[in-house]
Amino acid sequence: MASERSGAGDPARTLELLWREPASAPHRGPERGLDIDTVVAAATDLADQEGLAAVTMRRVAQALGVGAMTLYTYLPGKAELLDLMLDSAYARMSRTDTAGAPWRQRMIAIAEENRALFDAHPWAATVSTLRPPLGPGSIAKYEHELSALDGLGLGDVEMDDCLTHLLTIVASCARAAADARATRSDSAMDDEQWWAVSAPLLARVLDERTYPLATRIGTAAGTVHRSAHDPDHAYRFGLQRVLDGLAVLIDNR
Amino acid sequence: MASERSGAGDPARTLELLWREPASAPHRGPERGLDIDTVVAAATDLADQEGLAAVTMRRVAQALGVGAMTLYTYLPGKAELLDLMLDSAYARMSRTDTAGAPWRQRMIAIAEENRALFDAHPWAATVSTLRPPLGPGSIAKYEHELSALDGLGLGDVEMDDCLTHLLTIVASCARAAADARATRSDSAMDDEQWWAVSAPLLARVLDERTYPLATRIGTAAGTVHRSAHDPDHAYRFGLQRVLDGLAVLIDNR
DNA sequence: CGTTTTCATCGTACGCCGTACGAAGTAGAA
DNA sequence: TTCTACTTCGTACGGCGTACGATGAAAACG
Repeated sequence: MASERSGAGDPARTLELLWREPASAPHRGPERGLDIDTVVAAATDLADQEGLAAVTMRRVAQALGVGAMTLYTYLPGKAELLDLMLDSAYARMSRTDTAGAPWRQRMIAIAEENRALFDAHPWAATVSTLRPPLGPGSIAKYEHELSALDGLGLGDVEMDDCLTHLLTIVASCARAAADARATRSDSAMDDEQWWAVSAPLLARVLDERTYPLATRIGTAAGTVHRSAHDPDHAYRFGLQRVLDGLAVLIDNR
Repeated sequence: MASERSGAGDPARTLELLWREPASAPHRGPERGLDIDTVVAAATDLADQEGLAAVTMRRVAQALGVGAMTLYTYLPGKAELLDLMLDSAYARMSRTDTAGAPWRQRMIAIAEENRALFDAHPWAATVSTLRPPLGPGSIAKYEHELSALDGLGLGDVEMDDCLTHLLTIVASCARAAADARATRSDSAMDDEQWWAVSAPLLARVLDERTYPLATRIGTAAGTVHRSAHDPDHAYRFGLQRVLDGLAVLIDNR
């Protein structure tokens, strides 16, 4: 799979699961040994500790001490499991009340809350949320984040635009950070080792006169961050730029 | 796999391939039936037409009329194939000379060139480039893009920061657009159908009084874009905000 | 011209994946 | 007690990346 995506399952069934719609009448057969929240929690633990790639139906089932196919009595499939994991992570986010604070501070709080989410659950940054799971967690998050943009004189669509823009930057940096961690862990080679192997080879093929800027700036950036890229730095820089960009929209009104 | 990543193969071998280092001496056995560029081109075609998920060693080999294992005489593995695909896509990008133009125009040109890349090769947006393939295409791209930021009074590291920031936005929107296409094609349900199924269910569980902003803004944004999200709109909005944000850094100097 | 050596090709197989199917067993309803 | 709905889960299928080794072609060597 190129990439994980949310909202890939049957929408109706997914929504019922997200909102924990009771599955009707008294049941006939044996008592169920688990419940959805337990399954979602086990999958989340696995993802937190070993990455989203480790979340396979077999591994989740193993963690719960049941057979793989047992999971399918709780969920239609893996796509829905992902939606549930995301929505429950959203639901557990802390939501600071910044009412009355200057708007920049409110935006920074939103950014930091999302950063904390991705810090606790790096896999969340790697999931595309084009069609977000419209569960209780996701809606509560959206409501909370919009409230930070309320009363600034922005139009309805503009509020959504600004929020999306802010979250895009946070998510991008988090994805980069998650990649950095994953790369480190499963290549058994840190950035410095990687560079040590690459540098001499690159020096042989790369002509500094043909690419003066690339070599100079690449070296400068690499030296400062001690790596090809520093997601933390990109976040701080990006956040300031985003705030400055939004200021033109918000303060000039 | 959670997500594809560039630079996942052996760095030394990857660099040799990227720069097409000749594989030494005259060979002994039978003539080779293919060459690396042909393999990369076939894989790229496949990715363009059916998405990165369709790029499997078996499918690429099939497209070339050879057995799957034959590919391994040209490449160490799939990770290197991805790097080669990316670098060759970078190499084929058009690079407009905007020397002398106002900086905003130059930045817009860079953004548009990357947008065109992702338009031609949507899969490129889904690959993490934390450790970019340092091949001729990638270096030429970097050099060209840095030249658009040269002479603005920015420091070396700042130039890299600004470029990264700009490209982050373009890549994020492209990823969203690629997801949108992929979702449409493999769910056989467009955004409107999806919404038609979801809306009544959501109406039953979602209390408008608990989530006044979420419902109002969500509806407004959804109505304007006729979808949960419009990547094109997000791009135009994001680009303006990025330019405004960079202006604070560039013009106040 | 054999013979040897090197190399390209690729069939088979292994251990993963998501999940369809159906057998086995349990417990409330009739 | 029998029926029936329901949970559990072993097995299997078609996919994946790729390790291994057999096969055969062609250059190098005697």
